Amino acid sequence: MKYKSSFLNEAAIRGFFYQSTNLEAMDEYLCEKGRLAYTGFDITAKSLHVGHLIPIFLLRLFQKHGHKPVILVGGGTTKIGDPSFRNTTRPMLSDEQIADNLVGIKKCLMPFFKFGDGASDAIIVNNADWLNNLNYIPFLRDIGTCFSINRMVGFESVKAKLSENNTLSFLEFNYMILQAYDFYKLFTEKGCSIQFGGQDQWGNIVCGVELIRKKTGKEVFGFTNPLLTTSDGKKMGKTANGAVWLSKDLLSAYDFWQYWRNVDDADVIKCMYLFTDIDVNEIKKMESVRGQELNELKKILADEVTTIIHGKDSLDGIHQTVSNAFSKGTDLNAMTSLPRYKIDRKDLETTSAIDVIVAAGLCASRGDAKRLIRGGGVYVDDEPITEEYRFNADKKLVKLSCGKKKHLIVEI
RNA sequence: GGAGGGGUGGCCGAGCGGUCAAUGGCAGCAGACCGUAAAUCUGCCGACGGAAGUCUACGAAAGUUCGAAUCUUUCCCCCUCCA
Repeated sequence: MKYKSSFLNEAAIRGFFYQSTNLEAMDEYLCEKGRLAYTGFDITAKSLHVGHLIPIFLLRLFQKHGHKPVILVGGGTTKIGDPSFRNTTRPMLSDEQIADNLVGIKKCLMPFFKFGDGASDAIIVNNADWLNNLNYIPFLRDIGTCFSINRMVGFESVKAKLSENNTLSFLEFNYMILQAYDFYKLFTEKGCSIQFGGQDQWGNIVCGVELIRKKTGKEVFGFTNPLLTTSDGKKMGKTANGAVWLSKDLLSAYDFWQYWRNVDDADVIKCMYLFTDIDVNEIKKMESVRGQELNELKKILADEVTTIIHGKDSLDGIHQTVSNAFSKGTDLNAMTSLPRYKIDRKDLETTSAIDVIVAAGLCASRGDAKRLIRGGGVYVDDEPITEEYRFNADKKLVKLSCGKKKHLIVEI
């Protein structure tokens, strides 16, 4: 075993570790259970997405090893917007939007942790509680004196932005200071001594560590995880329709499952380690699997991740739908996870396949749908159709497919 | 404050009076292949329309012109250099 603490060992094996401050001391510190670590989530949308999963699973692992995860939601910092490594300024969100988003994000976090007052129960804190009412001058005198602009400008996250001729507003520049202050607050008030974050957060995290050292003389720790990228270096978690959301309202459990079922071959094992509770020794055995057999692993991966987020109950419907949707002439009634579209019998004459495709949101416009049909990409019950296609009343249910993966059940 | 350079489709980036719904690249979608993977090749990729065509779009608004992304004026925004 490389580390003394069980948490660090598993975190490292699973691929969560990128870099940290004083690793040895942190290792030592983590040997005792009931430690606190936090990660911040800005609340820029109604739901979290796949990109947030690494820090979430890291905190989850932290809890598994008997420690206490502190989840910080950025009710205050979201009003600023983290400029780290971004070349565009984030849009300003109104208070109402932020409050609205907060509800959704809390919901997303629920399945991952056991919450409560116990020694290893997760808690959620909101930095709006201490940031909203800061007084400018006292804050500057108390905290601002601890920061050197020279040093801040030197951070990669800032440098990148400045050297590419992007504007870094003073507002954004303060983000780092406020994040450092969050850490300081959580340390002094809750005894939270560790901050987790993506590797892009390094600058912000180090600032916090330094602030605490200056103010209190105590050592705290920062720990970053690698960013989630696919094997070819692209950002993971993006699809045609945007982010892969964790909330059911934005992405159905079926589509969520499909996302994992379709990860690249090269990323399957990596995802197993990061996003499932499967024992590391079990995963180790899977590493030798190659070629077509990886498809079975992808299903396991999809099942595991989906279970954690959408619950075990969601799997039955998904499995039935999958086994039917990807083979011909099967039981359409069983495909409960697919979206449905109903046509009235009296409208059959006037309703074309194009109308249905557009109305169901499979294509953005009629022209788009037509082009797809011309290209041979639209099927009814697995037979390609032409633009003139009309549904007939012989069957109650038909399967309408755009491409091989997008399906719709049409009820007549 | 002064001088100069810019703002083009999801992104990057050509075009600089008609042949421009706008070259090219990336991203995306579909087809072939196939393993619901990757790579490759082919097609598509503003809206409406069967089509002819119509409409909406090159930062905003006015104008010149038979005709403007392209010229003029004003405004907004960004960048660089000088002070």
